[in-house]
Amino acid sequence: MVRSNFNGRTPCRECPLRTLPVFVNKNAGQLEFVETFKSGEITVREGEAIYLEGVDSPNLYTILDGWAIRHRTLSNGQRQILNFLLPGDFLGLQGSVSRAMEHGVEALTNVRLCVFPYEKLFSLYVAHPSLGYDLTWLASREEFVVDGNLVTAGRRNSIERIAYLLLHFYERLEELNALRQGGRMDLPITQQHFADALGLSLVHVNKTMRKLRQTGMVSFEGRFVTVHDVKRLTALARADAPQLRRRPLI
Amino acid sequence: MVRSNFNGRTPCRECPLRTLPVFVNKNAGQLEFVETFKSGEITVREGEAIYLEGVDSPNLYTILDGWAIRHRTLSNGQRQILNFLLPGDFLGLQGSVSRAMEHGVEALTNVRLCVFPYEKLFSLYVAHPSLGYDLTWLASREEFVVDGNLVTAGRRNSIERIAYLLLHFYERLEELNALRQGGRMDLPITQQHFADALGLSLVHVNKTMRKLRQTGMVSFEGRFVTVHDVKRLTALARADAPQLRRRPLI
DNA sequence: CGAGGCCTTGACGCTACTCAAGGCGCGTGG
DNA sequence: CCACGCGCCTTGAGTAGCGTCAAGGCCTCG
Repeated sequence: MVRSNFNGRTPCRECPLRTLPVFVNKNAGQLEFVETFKSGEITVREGEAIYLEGVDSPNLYTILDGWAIRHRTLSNGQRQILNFLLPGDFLGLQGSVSRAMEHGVEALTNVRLCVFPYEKLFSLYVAHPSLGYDLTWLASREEFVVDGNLVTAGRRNSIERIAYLLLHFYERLEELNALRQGGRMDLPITQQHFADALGLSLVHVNKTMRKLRQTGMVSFEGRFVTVHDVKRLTALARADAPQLRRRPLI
Repeated sequence: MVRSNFNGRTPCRECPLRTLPVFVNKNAGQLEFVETFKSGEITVREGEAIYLEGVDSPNLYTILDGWAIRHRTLSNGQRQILNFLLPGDFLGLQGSVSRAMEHGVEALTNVRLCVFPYEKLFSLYVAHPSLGYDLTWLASREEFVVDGNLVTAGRRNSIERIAYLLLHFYERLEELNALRQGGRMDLPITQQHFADALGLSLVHVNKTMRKLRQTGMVSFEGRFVTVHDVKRLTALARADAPQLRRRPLI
């Protein structure tokens, strides 16, 4: 299903994720347990599936490096991106709901993953309750993100939606220390991905991005996006849709 | 914050929720623990808040009886309903993400709740790992529902959205054994709630419901909705938006 | 009997979609 | 080395789905 390569194992104590807020405060015993829980590492290549929609999977994953999307596809090929997955995100908990995945996960870049066998999941709760608690926390945090995307799709207009998503990337990259000088971001996504995430058409995303560029808040050069004015972008992203509709930005 | 009444405690072994799939297979030890975990029961009256947006709460809840909505409000009063909460749903896990609730929860009917103090949450993971596992499961299941709502808001047209939500209610009530003869449902919600859940305007919901009624799949009488043709309704709810746009139903 | 909540309908306009065409950059192969 | 295809971005024209505004009806409750 997934063409992938087994690489060398990174010991958890050297894991690049250990600097993230979620993963601090782990003691030696916990790290040791996670070592035994972990069954390996794999790399999934850009464009390939980590989970296929509707297919059962025996593994859970943590993203060590790279970007992915979680999405659902309608029968005509239209799809909705549910959220973007970045290093530190945990994948596969929804497998416990219906066993078969109701969403697909696809790599946007080459993605390096830490693999955990599903069958050992319960032993984690038994051996280290605090890790079980962390998993609940991760599930809630992801739901929190999806909540935000739902508000955006349901109640914001196109320019607000794009501002919202850019701001989301901005905040996440900041958290990962992956934001470059001057608010420059390297986003491995196309305008089609914006459309699929925001419930817009590709054409309308393109036209709206032009408008947004003309406000001076952001600039686009290929896959690089620079946020020049976080404050105004935030105001726009959270703004009340009706007000904006009445007073166009241009 | 919440005007409410403390009632008599139902022992967990007599809890009305015990027949639900989530709550079967609990042994005596687990039930006994949940008894000690539980700090009481409250009833929140129709229209009142169980959680206020942005406000910290020391409690987690399980819904014993009644309907509620989880929602976020924009500063102008526009709101997005994230999902509907019915008996057996668990509330408050997102408190672990930011402590203050990023969403509000409001009672649609009088709601009877089982109360758990937040501070004891971790002890549940320690004492009964399988209950901790269940909480992760409940969080994932709720996310699964929100995922569906996001797909609906992002990629379905108005008639599909309404069909989708009706079908969702149909399935949930079926699961709760609350579906009446002939597919009749008692929905304690207004057309404004449909609008807020689906990202539509009140007026458009009204007009679309008329169209849907005219197909004969469903009928509306006040707060009672009867589903006459589940198959066609399902086909409509899951259908590809573009096709439908091309061939109107009427 | 009046007020307020909810539903209903019509008129009108705008946001966002569809269709269509073309440009640019890049990789590939003749 | 250039032609070609392909992926992605861009722009214009026309349209329709949905939103807004406005007005009115029905029912319940005080």
